Amino acid sequence: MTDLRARNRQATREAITTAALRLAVEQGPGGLALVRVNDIASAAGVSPRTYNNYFSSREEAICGGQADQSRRAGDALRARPAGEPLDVALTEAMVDLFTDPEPDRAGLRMIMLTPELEGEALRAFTVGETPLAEAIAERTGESGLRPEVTAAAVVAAIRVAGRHWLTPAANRPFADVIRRALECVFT
Amino acid sequence: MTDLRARNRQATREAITTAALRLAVEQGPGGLALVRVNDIASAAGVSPRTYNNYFSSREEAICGGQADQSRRAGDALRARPAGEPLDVALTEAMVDLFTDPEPDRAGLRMIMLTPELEGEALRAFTVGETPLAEAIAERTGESGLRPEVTAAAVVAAIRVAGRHWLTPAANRPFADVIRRALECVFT
DNA sequence: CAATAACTTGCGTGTCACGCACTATTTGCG
DNA sequence: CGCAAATAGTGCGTGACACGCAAGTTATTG
Repeated sequence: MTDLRARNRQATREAITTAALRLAVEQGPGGLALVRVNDIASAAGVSPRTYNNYFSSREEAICGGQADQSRRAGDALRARPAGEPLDVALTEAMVDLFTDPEPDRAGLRMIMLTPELEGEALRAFTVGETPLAEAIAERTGESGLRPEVTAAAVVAAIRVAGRHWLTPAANRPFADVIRRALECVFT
Repeated sequence: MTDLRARNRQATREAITTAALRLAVEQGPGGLALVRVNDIASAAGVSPRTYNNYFSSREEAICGGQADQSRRAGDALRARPAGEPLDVALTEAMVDLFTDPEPDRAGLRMIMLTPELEGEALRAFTVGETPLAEAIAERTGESGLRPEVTAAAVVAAIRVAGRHWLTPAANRPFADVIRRALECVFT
């Protein structure tokens, strides 16, 4: 196992993000301004100053969990068998990453559908592009534009899939929506 | 022409964004904190309070011009001849939109490569997705996931193209980079 | 030429991000 | 095993900021 320090750090980080997201969900998309830094910090059991050592805005704290998940995109692809063609490897890797477990609807709604969170939400998804592009480059041996464009397109498709999964209309399992969205990318 | 009011409004909006971006470029990516609201407002010839009626953060003001450009993505596609296949229509529309004129390197560098601006920069590009998706849906007659995924993938590719165009290494014209990036999307 | 709507501006306020200095805990080395 | 160095948590103080409110100014409409 790693450092005690590293584990504690990760633990407080998670405590802050989950507290922030929970409080935000409680207030609903309209009352984001009511989620004060003090509330987040005390709900997470740290001082406001410490909260600020981890995140430099409420938005970042709220979306931090999503960002952590996205960052694992590269490893998710590497976990797929080497023989698999790229498109199915990517698809199944994303399904594995984003449906284990099935995401919390309320949390994702808050993150994706609150206007003031839009910038940070995009950032949270986009941070996955670089590690994913690296993993793609490793797998295909290519370099330059293509791996990056592919990664960016995949992440963008996931984002659209999330939006669709949140619409009350078609409540298919998230995995299905992801697969259908990625089919569109792989023409 | 439209309202005097509407034109004035647009003029002050542009005055603020150009002033904000210019000041930010002057300070360089490191000194974003030194670009004060007062400076932006007075450089744009408005009161700080008025600046705040148009934008609710410095980041938004700095990236406002990029956002305005992205918003025209739908119209850019509609301006392409109806007979054109979708992929070339999209490609040429994006080339038309983003290389008329050739963008300012320093400004784009600032927007795309400054960490504190990342969220707003993503937002600035992403606002083009919805109008572009609508234009795609009109052109293809399809609805649902596909137009949205296509639009999101195209915008993502443009973003990657911009990043590559900014690297000192390959200084090809931006139009070339866009075309090569979109080729990757249309597998 | 009123009556109304839209825009600008100054002021006041509550919140926030962060630098700095200090303490406590963990780590790694002699 | 203890001791120095690195690392994390915290309180305080400060400068900046976003925004509500209300008053003044300019455009629009009939």
